[in-house]
Amino acid sequence: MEDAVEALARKGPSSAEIADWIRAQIRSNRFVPGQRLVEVDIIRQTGGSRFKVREAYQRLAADGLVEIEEFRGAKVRGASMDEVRQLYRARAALEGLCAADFTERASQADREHLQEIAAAMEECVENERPEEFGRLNAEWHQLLMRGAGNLVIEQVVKRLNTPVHHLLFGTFYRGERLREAARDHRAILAAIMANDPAEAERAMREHVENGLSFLRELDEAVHFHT
Amino acid sequence: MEDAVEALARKGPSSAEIADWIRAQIRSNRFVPGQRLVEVDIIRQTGGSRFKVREAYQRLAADGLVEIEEFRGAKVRGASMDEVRQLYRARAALEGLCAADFTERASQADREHLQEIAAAMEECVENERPEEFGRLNAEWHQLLMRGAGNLVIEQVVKRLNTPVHHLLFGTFYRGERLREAARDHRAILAAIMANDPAEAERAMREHVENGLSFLRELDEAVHFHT
DNA sequence: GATAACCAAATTGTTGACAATAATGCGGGC
DNA sequence: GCCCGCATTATTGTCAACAATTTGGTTATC
Repeated sequence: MEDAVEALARKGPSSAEIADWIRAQIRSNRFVPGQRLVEVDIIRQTGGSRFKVREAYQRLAADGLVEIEEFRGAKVRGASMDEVRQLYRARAALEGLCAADFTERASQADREHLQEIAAAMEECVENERPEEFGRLNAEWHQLLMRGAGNLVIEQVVKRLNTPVHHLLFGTFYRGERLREAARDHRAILAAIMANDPAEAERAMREHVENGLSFLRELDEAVHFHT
Repeated sequence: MEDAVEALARKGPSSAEIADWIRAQIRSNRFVPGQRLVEVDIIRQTGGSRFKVREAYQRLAADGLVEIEEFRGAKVRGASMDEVRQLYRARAALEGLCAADFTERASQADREHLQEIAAAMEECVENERPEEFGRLNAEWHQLLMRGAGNLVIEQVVKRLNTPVHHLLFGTFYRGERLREAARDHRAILAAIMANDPAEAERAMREHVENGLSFLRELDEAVHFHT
C-alpha cells in the first residue's frame, strides 16, 4: 500500500506497480477467480492511465494470473486442484534440489540464519501466532533457495506460488498444520547441519508433499476450485 | 513466417504474434543480447501497430527475454554463464521428476511413442542430421513431461529454455554431442521401460547435467555471455 | 587538442478520441 | 408467462497526435 500512495504522490503508478496492486488484490481475495477486471475500475482505483493498465494485464497474463480474451478483457484465472497438484510437484522438485545445494554450498552465516528463523517459527507454534509463522515460513524457504545459489529457482517458485497464495493466507497455517510444518523443518535442518544433501532433499520433498496433502483435505471440505 | 504473412493478409499481427516473431528472431540469432529493440523497426518489419508492439514487449519482459528501461525501450537480455548453470539445475530437477512420474503414470501409447522418437533420433545420429535431431529432441522431452501429467512443468521448462535456445540451435547438436545425448536417452528409456522411477530420475538428471557441461566447454571457447 | 555546454534528431511515454465488439435491457409476438 | 429479436449501453481494440526524455553531434571555450 505504501508504494502505491507514494507513486501517486509523484506522478502516477507505473505498469509494474499496477500489476503489483492487482496481484495484492488477488492475494487478499478481493479479486476472486473468474472475476472480470474492467479497465475503467482499475483506472479509478489505481489512478493509472488505460495504457498502463493494459500493459499490466499483459504482464499478469504472462505470469498466468489472468486470462485475456479478445474484446472481453482480462479476468482472474483460478487454479484447479489438478493444477495445484502439478504446481506442488514442481515445487517439491525445485526446493528439494535447493535443500541439497544449500547443504553443499551455503555459507556459515546462511546456515546460522536458517536456524534462527526456524527457532522463531517454533516459538510461533507454541504461542499460536499463525500469521507470523506464515511470514517467517516464506522467509525461511526463500533463504534456503538463495543460499543454494539459485535465484532462477527462487523466482520460478515465487511465480508458482502466486495462484494459491490466498489459500495459504486464509486457512493454511493454523492448528495442527503448524506443528507438522515445524516438525518437517526440523528434519530438513538436521540433514543440512549433518551435511547430508540427499537426506535434505528427501525431507524437503516430503515437506512440500505434506503441504499438498493438507490442501487436498481442505479441498474436500470447501470446494475452492473454479 | 507463414503465420506472419497470413496475419498480415487479414488485418495485422496480434501482440502475441509479434512477440512470437521477436522470439524467433532471438532464437535465430538475428537479434543478439544487448541489442535494442527500436519500436519503429519492429513496426516496419512486422506490420503491427505501436500499441501492439509495446504489448508484445511486456509479455517478453515477463518471460525474462527482454529488459525494459524507462525512456530507453526494450533490449534483448543475455544470460550469464552462472544463470545458465542455475537454469540447467532447475531443468535437471524438473525433468528428473517428470521422468519418474512418467514411469509411474504414462499411458502405454505414450511409452511407445517415446520409443519411436528415440529410435528416429538414433537414425539422425547415424545419418548426421543435427537439425532434425534437435527438433526430435524437443519433441521427446515435451512428450516426457506431458506423459508425466504435468503441464505446469512443461511450460516452466519452455520458459527456462528460451534464453539459451539460440545456443542450442547454433552449435549444440553436432558431432560427438549427438552420440552422448542418444546414449543418455537410451539409459533413461531403459529405466522407464523397466518401471524404475528412481533410476529414470537419476539418468535424466545426469543427462541434463551433461548438457550443462557441454555448454561450459563451449563457453570456454567462445564467450557468448554479455 | 580536450572538454563542457548546448542544440537537434531520434526514441519512447502518455493521452484522448474514435471504431469494433460484447453485454444488457426492452418490447413484441406466441 | 416465456422466448426471440432489436436497440441501447458498456467495454475493449485501435490509432494518431503530442509531450518527455535520451542520444549524438556541434561548437565555443580553455
